[in-house]
Amino acid sequence: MEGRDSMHMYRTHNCNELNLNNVGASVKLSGFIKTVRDLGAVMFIDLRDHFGITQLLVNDSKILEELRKVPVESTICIEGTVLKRDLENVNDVLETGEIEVCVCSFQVLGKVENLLPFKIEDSKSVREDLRLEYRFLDLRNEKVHEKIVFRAKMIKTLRDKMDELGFTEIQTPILANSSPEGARDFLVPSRIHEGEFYALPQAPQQFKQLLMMSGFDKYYQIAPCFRDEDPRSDRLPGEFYQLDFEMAFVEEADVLKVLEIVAGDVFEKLGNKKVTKAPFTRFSYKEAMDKFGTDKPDLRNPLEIEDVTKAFENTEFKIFKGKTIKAIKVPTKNQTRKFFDSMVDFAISNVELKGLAWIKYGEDENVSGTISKFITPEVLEYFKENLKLQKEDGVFFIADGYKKACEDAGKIRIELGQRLELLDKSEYKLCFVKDFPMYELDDDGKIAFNHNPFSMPVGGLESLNTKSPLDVLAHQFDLVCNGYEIASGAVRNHEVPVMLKAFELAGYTKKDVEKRFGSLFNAFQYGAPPHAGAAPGIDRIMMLLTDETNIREVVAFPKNGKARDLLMRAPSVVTKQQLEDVHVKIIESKNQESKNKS
RNA sequence: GGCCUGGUAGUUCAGUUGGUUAGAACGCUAGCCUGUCACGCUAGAGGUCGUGGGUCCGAGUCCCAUCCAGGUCGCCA
Repeated sequence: MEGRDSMHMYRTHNCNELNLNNVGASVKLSGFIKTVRDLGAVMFIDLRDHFGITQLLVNDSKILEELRKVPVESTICIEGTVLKRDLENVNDVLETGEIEVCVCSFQVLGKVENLLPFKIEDSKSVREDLRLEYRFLDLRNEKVHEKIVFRAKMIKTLRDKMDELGFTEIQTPILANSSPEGARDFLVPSRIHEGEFYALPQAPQQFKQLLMMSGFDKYYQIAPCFRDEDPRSDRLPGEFYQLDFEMAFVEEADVLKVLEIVAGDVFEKLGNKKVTKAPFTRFSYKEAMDKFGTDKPDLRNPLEIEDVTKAFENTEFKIFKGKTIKAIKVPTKNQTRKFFDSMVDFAISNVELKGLAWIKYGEDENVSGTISKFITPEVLEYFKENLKLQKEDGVFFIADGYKKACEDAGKIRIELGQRLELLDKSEYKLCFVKDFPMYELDDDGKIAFNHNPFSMPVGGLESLNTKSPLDVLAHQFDLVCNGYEIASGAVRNHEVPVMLKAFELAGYTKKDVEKRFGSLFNAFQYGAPPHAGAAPGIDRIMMLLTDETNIREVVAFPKNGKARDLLMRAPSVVTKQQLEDVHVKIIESKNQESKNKS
């Protein structure tokens, strides 16, 4: 530095480090004026910086007069003496609560010139678009600030663990190519190549597989991913981060193990809840759908769905005839008729079921409820044996086609868990869901890939040749925590003949594959190692660790629900020249025309 | 793109069946106050009730359209 005592230009200490050991010392502090308590001949100021808060004491009449002109949230630099506070004046809430700094001089570094749009300490309860417009102020709020610092800590924890496990961090391009499958791409027009576009990667999927061809063995990256889809409260608009990783010469079990180690580690170290111990339960997709009615089950909910189709094989009840019948048994000791009725209301208005059948097996061993007269002694016997039905239990029934019955029962299960308060909120319950179907029927009834077309089918080429496509499973898996999908991964298909067959079943010719996935397909023909990988979502895990239900809270500068950056005002109109440079012409839609007229 | 909910002071909200000059708290401005820590007390300023149209003697309130926001479904290999 340039001769000047730059170490002490703005401060000798931060706002969180002075204590009784510093009493009597002359110090210099800089920070934001958080609050002012003006008692007339004496004034207290809470000075805040990144590290904490220190109380300033002002009793010099000239300084008092000057400081009164400085608005709250301005930045100031003060010099003063550290004083011990009297015992009755100690503030237990502050790290620095045993001392205060008596100000002998100050200077304003940055003055607040405008009315603040909101009070910093209340910012979390202000409407979101205003917070986002003034995100730089919102981030001064200690609680909001803390989350971003926590995020850095979390990412470091992940990096440390990946390094420890022998992974190599490698950056892949942001200006990449449009991929024909999946979500909509964000496109970037090329200046040099007229009429051509880059796309921002939806995930580094193809690059990481190419890295395996290059022999990097274990790759990872804290990777930005871009998808042009509408957001949700648990899905960020536009861009989000994944811990993307891939491993060579491994099988599915190896990847699951890494996920267990990494996820277990981050939840153990940074969460304050009980964490599932490895090995996490592995459910097949089918099992998950049968038991929980969803592919991302919240295992904190102890309820399980049972199939009771068999019990009603010979039933008189018309609505149950020929249907798959799912049952959920719940403890209902202190529940009245009203509880059952309100569940029926929920099923009709929120799940759009036509009705919800239920029974209650009373203390007197009588069966009451909407379908009690169809509960024959044989059916009751079946329930006692298979559902372990006991006195004071209630059972809800969902009857429909197999798939719909599963899904609807899943929604009822979640609601029952919440209403009966069966979830233990002090736990992170982790599990895997694997063996997803390779294919599904699309809207036109044609066979289409269910997930990643590059996943290895379970059973390889033989499965593809012998099974009906809809029965083929993929080495594709999700890691689930408390009802959130927090990672998904797969064993990749690295064998050219298997790949061609897999695409053929979905209606693609060899030429299609070459055209659409040319570089990857080509690379596979030069000695590809078997490989597999996964990608945990950083933002989702942050949500769980911080107990947030809004994913935008865990990002420094999030976009709003319409994918707009209210602070930087992106996206925005660009100049004609800029458009010409990249050979882009704007075609106004009707919507836009009327907007411009008004 | 569909559906649900909302938009009233700088902020968070209340506003009855349509009826006088639209309220509260916090913030802001001015003044008083030597132990506060969400300091306290006194006074004051601050509103095109999202926008446009309609019904009505009269609209923050009812109707229609539209914009914005949040949630949700579609979508998210």
